Amino acid sequence: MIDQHLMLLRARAEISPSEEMDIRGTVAGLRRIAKKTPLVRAYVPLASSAILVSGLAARVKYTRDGRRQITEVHVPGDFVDLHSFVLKYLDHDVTALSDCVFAMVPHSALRQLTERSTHLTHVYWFTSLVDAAISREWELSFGRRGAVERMAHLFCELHVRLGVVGLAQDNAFDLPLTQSDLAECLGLSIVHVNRTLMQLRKDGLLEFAGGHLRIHNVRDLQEKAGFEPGYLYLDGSPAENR
Amino acid sequence: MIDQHLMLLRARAEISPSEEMDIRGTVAGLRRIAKKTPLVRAYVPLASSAILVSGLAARVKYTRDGRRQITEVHVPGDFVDLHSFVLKYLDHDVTALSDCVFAMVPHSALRQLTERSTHLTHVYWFTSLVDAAISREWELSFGRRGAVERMAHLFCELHVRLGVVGLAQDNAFDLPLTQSDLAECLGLSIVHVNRTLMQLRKDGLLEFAGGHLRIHNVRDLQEKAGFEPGYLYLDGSPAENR
DNA sequence: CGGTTGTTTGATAGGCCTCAAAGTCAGTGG
DNA sequence: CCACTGACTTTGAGGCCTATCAAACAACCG
Repeated sequence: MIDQHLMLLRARAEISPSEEMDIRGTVAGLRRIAKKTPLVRAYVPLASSAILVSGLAARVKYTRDGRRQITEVHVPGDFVDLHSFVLKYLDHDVTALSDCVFAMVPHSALRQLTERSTHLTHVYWFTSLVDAAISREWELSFGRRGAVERMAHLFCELHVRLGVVGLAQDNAFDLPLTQSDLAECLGLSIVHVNRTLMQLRKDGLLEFAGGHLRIHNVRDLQEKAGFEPGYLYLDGSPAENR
Repeated sequence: MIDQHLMLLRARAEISPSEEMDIRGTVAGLRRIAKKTPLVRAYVPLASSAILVSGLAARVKYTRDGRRQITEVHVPGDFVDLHSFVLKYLDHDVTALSDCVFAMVPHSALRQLTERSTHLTHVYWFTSLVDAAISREWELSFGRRGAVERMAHLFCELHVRLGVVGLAQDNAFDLPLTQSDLAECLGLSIVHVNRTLMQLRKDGLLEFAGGHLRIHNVRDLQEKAGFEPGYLYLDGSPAENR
């Protein structure tokens, strides 16, 4: 059920079998959220956090006058709102982009887990810092990468992150996003997303249709995106990054 | 020396006098960094973290071909690279924007501190999550706010954050940034920063010259920016935000 | 005082937005 | 089985916002 969550943790830290049991023991139940429905609302106090089991979810923020921006996309295995355990409430919504299933973890269980184990505290702290690193990389994309490069970079990131949890073995994988969702991820208009997508197709880099992405040549796409996966902290040693 | 750091922590959590002593005890020395000089380089393993004592610093990322983006600005009191304690190395540089003084805290001292105190662990975890929240708000700015709004928002944020540590009592405060620095913060060109600044001046919202910012009417500027400070997690209760 | 750094201004180009409308496709109901 | 609907994608036209290039100006500093 949360196998992918453990794959994700183990991609970045050692988790012993007994720790695995402890982690699995924190799950109190499942929650199904339909496409386009919020799981968490900003500024509402929370008593549990959620691990994405299946589907695609996102952190969403709004300007005062209602413009909408996706801040991070979550793949299965992600703890989508772990930070609410420490912050008590969030500054953003968490929304299901496709139909989703979440494993719910009460904060009380997390409290017990982290009080008993300094190591697991650091593992989860680490996890929340990787989210922050992803946000920083997105900031770089927004500030300094054009539409084509930015979209290519997003696809590269999702390819790697889905690969970690075994959902992108063959450079072709489900990515149930509409062009409108992409626009909200990339800070572009829908129309321009459409044109950017056409550009990437025309360049022979990928196909994207029906919620399915096929990358023709990963190397070429990464080149186009200027993608360097170091910020995902997947290799133990810094030397292997960059 | 790290008084402002304690003001900052106390704006978000209870810190007892004995905890304060413990925190002060972690500081091993000072480090002076000249303007435009890096304190930390990306992907280099670190053994200590740094609290900004005076000056202005920033997290900086680069695209593969060298375009530069500031990801977050740090004010005195900020733990500029606390996350290196958990991550071991960073995915970005930390650079002094003006001449800076840092208080250096060895990771070994942080380890002792956090192993002894679950509360302080959560306080510092919280701190690093606020950095993440700031990055998310910047993502929203990049994606959905125009140049004027975006710049106004940055100034509002810095006004609040400097106010917390007592460096912006009267809506006029030192902000030793060049227009070029602002361009790197905002994802704009230097020329356009200049024009945007002129716009804000013409609208009578602020003056910015010689590294000094004067906000004529905070309410008006916040209105222009669509600024809502909830994401800074400065009020204990979510109800007071938004 | 010349060199360097930072600010300002002008002209031009282009990336991306908005508005508008048409085309595609899956699902629904008669 | 076909008409209808709603969600999504594609295309076109026009325009604004922001970048780029170039150059003048100002301020500081050794």
